Amino acid sequence: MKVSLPKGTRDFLPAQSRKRKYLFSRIEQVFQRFGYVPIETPVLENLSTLMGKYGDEGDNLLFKVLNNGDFLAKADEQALIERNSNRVLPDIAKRGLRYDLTVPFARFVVMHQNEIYFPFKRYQIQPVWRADRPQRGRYQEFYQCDVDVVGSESLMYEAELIQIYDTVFHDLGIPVEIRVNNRKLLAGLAEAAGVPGKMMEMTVAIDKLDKIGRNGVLEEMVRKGIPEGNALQILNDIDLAWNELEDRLLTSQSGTLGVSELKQVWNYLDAITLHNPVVRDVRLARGLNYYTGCIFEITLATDKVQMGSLGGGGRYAELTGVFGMNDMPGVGISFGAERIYDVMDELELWPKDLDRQLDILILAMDEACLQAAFPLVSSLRAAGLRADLYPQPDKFKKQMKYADAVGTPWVAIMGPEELEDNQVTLKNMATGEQQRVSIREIPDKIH
RNA sequence: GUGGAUGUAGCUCAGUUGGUUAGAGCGCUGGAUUGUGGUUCCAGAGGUCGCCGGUUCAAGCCCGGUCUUCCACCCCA
Repeated sequence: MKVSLPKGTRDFLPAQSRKRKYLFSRIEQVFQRFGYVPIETPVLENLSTLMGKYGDEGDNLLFKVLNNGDFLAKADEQALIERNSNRVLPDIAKRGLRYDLTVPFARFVVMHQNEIYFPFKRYQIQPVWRADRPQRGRYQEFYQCDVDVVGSESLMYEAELIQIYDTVFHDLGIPVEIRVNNRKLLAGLAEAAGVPGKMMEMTVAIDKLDKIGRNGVLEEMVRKGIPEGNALQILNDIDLAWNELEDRLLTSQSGTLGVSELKQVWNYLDAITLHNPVVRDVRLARGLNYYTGCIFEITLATDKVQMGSLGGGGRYAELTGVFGMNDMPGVGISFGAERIYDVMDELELWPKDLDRQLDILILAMDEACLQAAFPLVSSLRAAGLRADLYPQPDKFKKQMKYADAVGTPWVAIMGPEELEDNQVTLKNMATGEQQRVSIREIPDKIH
């Protein structure tokens, strides 16, 4: 039987798994230090919760879960005959895998509004699923690490979240640039250029400036229905210096508000020390429709590795509006753990002692020694050591090979001679030196 | 969803214009070394050549389909 894995999913070997746990725990520690509390939500959500929240494309990328039982018997017969998947879907699948952590969180807030306090600061580190075509840094199953605040409009939180980004990436040793923009400012830009209804099209196009260049952006804007003259105006405006842009946006109420919000965020930031550059970037778009205020994105500040954004987020005026709960603003950010992992791998940023899983391994020469070694390994563990015992008196060479393979720095050899003297032969695997020591000396000797 | 590559031993890969029995390195098992790994030497095991079909006297190699993985686009973390 040929075994394989579903597309876009991965196994993690012990070495990888240790690195991932390290990464998650470092991120989590920062979240906790900033006063965020953990929550968890189910892998499965009702499709009614998920559908229509991520655009048409998002609906296609949602994993749907077939109903249990004889699901086809209950499906609309006409739709089945027409082989119309979209019409059959609601009849055969009522659940799906979560696509991100934000929408389930919004549902969570609505459902538990009487059990939590506001502003509610939560973090969540769980896998999400997207039926995307896999490629570099993109998987169908991947972890997101989200921090969000709901129930406050304070721009202090924008500054706080920027500081969280800065702290985490500094902790991990990854040089990044934190890019910040504001949706209101973008709306103002579109207004000032005379195309107030084309904010989305404009934004998506100018986001690609680095990738497809000025002419490419111009072409795309024209193709999306922005007259060439207005498009050229937009291209000029985004090159303006900040104070010039500010003047230009005075004509737009929304634009003025956007500028003012960014200024307030910067007032907070100016008073603290950050390790990574935070830049205002009018070209930053972000795909998600529900952002209404500040938006964030993390890009690598090194050309040693090519990688898409390592995280993103923003403010939504109505986080829970789609679930019928109004006036509940939220702001949050997400860390792309898989991409951060890949970057740390390529930049070799993992701590050296991560791959050590054991402090000492005991090898027994015969059955009697094995019996005597069992309480020994138990006492070493009780003393706080990561200790293990080879499970049978195999050929000694084979046991040593195992010791080498698991990477233990110390081996305690227990043979008939040692057993008689209540000792072990302690071997340093790196240097090859070994000496006879009494059992109670072991913990001191290997530190 | 669109485009381009890819698939041969457990892993990484070679395999000539189609031609007898498909190879290498690493890993694995055993031995040299009956209480010593990481170095060396010897031997051995291990393959439906992704899958289905076609062309041919003959297919790992050519053709069609399909699936996988990778890369890019769209979009995204």
